[in-house]
Amino acid sequence: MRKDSRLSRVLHALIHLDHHGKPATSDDIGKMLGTNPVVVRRTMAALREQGYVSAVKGHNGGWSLARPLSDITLYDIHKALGDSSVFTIGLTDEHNNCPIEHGVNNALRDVMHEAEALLLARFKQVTLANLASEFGQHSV
Amino acid sequence: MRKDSRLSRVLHALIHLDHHGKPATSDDIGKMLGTNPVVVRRTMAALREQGYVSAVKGHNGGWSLARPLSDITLYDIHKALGDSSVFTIGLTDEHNNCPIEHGVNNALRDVMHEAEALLLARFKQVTLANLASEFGQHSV
DNA sequence: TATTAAGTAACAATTATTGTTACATGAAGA
DNA sequence: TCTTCATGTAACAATAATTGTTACTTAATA
Repeated sequence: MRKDSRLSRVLHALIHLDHHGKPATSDDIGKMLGTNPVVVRRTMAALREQGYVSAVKGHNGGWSLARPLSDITLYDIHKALGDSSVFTIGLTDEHNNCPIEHGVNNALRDVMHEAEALLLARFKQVTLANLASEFGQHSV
Repeated sequence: MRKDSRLSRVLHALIHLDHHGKPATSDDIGKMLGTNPVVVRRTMAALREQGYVSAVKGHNGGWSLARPLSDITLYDIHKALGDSSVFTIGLTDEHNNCPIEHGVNNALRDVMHEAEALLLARFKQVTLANLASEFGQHSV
């Protein structure tokens, strides 16, 4: 299935931002991520709206962290990107009131909720500073 | 993201098959699931290849269970449909040997593996007979 | 032999991210 | 002030997967 790599991408960008010292332009970040500056703006916009980064226009402008990495968890970023379901597995629309269909969907939903809860709980435990330090590059 | 509802669909179909008594045609099943007979054949083909169902052509033909529901788990069916990843979250291609990118991807991969393992472990615990009995319709 | 139904190839529809072009807006510098 | 830089958006093509559909072949049986 088509994968959503926005989380992976934006985490990469944020940790780079932390090292960069000064604001990085969408163009800079695009080059780091191997993508387009417009894609960068689009993705970073979601984080800006939640107060994790700020953007400045014009000369010497660009993106900066609005909080230290130690104050941001994987969960925060995941949520900021929009909390669409994490699974490629979907349920059928229950059009025809079939009790079997309902039963199957309920059972799958339960198991998926449980796995999603585990995933999100883990995401809450990991700050971006944790991530950054994992490969010996320490943040503030 | 686009969801894959094949699992939900095919479970629904298998439990109906169990009640049906005689073989059900792709057309019958398509009507139950609100979809096309070709879609049914396509999806059921994966299960046939793994020996969970059999198909007979011609008059009075159609699909039948090749094993009792109590011998088939959610995991079996999930696996038979092709073990593509369960998550919509994807990692970036690591093109440029950036240690930050690697670190981010490794961290996400670990957490996702853990959640996927939990999901699959739960899938292994549930037989289709369990599912069928959940709403008072008992299987063999 | 006609009919039934699976098997399968081929292609359009759908739906999400991703990629791209184009242009408006605002800030900084000369 | 005017030019340049960079974000902010809108609009649309590209991509990639399932799903939907048509058409045809193959096999079994009444």
